[in-house]
Amino acid sequence: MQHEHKTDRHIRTSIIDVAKRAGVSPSTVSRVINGTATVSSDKKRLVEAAIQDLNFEPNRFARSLIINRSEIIGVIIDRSIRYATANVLVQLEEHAASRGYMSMVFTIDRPFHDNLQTLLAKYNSVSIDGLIVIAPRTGLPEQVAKADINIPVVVISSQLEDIGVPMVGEDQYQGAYKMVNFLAGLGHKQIWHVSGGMDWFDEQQRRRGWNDALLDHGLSANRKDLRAGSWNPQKTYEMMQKADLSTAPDAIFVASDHMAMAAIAALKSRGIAVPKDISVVGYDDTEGAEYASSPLTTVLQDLPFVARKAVELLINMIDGEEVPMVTRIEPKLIVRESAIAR
Amino acid sequence: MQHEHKTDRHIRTSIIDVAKRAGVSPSTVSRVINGTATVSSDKKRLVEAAIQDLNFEPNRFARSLIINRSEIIGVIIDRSIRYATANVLVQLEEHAASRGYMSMVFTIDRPFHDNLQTLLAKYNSVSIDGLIVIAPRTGLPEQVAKADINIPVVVISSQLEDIGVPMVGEDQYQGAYKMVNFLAGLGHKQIWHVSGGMDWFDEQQRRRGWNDALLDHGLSANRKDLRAGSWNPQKTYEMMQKADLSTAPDAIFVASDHMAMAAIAALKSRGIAVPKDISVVGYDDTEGAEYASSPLTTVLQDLPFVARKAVELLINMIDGEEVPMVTRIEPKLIVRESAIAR
DNA sequence: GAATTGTGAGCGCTCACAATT
DNA sequence: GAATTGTGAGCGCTCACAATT
Repeated sequence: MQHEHKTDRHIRTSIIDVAKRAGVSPSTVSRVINGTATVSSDKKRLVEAAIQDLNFEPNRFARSLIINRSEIIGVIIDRSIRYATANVLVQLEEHAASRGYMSMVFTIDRPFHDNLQTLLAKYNSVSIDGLIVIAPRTGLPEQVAKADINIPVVVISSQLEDIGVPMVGEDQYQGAYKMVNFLAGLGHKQIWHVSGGMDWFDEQQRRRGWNDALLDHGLSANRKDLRAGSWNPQKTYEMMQKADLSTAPDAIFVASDHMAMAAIAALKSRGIAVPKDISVVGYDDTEGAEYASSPLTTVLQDLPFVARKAVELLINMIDGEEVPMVTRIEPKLIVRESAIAR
Repeated sequence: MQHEHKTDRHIRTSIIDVAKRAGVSPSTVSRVINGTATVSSDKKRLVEAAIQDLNFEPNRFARSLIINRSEIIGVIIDRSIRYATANVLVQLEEHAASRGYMSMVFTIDRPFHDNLQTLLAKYNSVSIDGLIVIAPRTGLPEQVAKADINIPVVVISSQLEDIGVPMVGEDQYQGAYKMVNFLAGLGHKQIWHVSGGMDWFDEQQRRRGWNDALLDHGLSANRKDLRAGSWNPQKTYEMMQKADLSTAPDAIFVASDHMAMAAIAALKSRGIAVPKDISVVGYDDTEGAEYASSPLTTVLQDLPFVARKAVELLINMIDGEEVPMVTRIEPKLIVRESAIAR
């Protein structure tokens, strides 16, 4: 093929190559690709054949320059990630892809304000159509709400308050409430809590649910909140070895399954058997929870559903629809053997 | 601002807006942004001020059209994901970002051949600079090696063979070998294996390591491979409840920690104590492994390092350097209490 | 002559409009 | 007149070259 220009930077096969081969104009090729206008069936066939022959794939970036949409969604994920969050990321991509969107992923860490500004600038340079922010820790949703972002945004977080940006998440408050309600039903009076990372919405909501359920059952006088300070099982183990248990709890609602396993091990080292002496329950239904030294009664989160919902909301927003500010996903109680009737 | 064109689709602030405000030509703005040529310090200051004032961010897509680089790397990840793999994804983004690259993520599932072709077509439409494929299951690396991809590719996989495409991964063979060597050192003669998903390189390499270590210690006559058929702890539990233990193993090397926990629970249900009657060890050093009913002796993988290495290799390739075909990352034996001397 | 700057064309695409059947 | 097609300009950027100091 001869080129007419001195400086030739034409490398990719373009819509022009397809047009030449099919004997039509570039516009006609564009029309066939996008279905934006009726094209006679014979020309259409010629164009499709040429596309096949040249193995042509239209350049999305060039297209985005004109139509002002890129069919790319951005995903920002808090770098302080636990298993659940990593899993959500994969689910998000899957659903976005099934709706024709590509995913551009960034991780973020504290300080959220500054780092969010940097990320938004980066996104700005590639013109994404929408943004999903996975925000398990306090601070990030607020920053997202405050930042002026001129594209649709959905936050995945268990904060689940109307802060002016649509939010989807597992209703951890409800999950904890259900759990404590279940323990009270088993006859437990002294129901304690071991808390995880205090700056996580998961922890804040779970503690609130625990607290409110105790209030509703008239059991709050006996409550005690043992703080592990983080989600770290080792920290939990050390804390539980030293904890003052002189006012003997009947049951302990631990913030996560991994921490519950550590708590059980610590109790065992003090000669306290679970569930015989104390019932211990967790949260997450993590893989292996069933085969802990005492199979864990816990709460299952439907994170794939959270991911699906978030993508659905975002695409609805991109399509100009109104969406609710708060979407709660109901968690499910899983009863095993680590809690028994008193 | 007045526009001279009838049809005005100019929405974003562009390099032309910056040029007008600074009183220079677009080329000069480009030169300041990219540092491609010397610009007088006064003009440079004017341009920088205009960029600040307009909060200007150059459009990467427009840029990529001309320079034939996008500063975006693609990441393809096998959808059949376990914890380890999800974690790697986040690490990858972090390192890519620190080198100035954005990450475009896709998930893939079987059939690998067809789906890989589809993904490559999508990537082709956005001209990425390089590709990282996370390939834990058999079939995917081969397809990647066969596909003609005209950009640098790095595969993350524990296959760790030279198949014509650079590969980085944890040396699971070595990890298993070390573990069995350790068990033999404790005096165990009958060392069995419980295998995980047979179509995972992790499993294949771990079984090979187990097998070779037994050979080297002259213990292979007594080997027995119990197959769970997958990584599923529940399947493991059921299998271990029924398994024929009449030829009494001294130790069992289970393919993963979660499976090891299930195996221990199953043995317990048969009245067999770990480690008193049988030593049981796992692999992964998963969160909670320390607080299993018997704290697990296991193998720790340094996945953040694998991710860093993969990004490093890929960027070296993009920069035109040669890289090794196989990069093995050494795993580390973690000794706890689930295996004791015979 | 060297350093600095602007002009025009072009990357791959889509849109508005005109021209053709 | 309606359906189909082509032409030219432009999205936001960079490059080669010419023009300026």
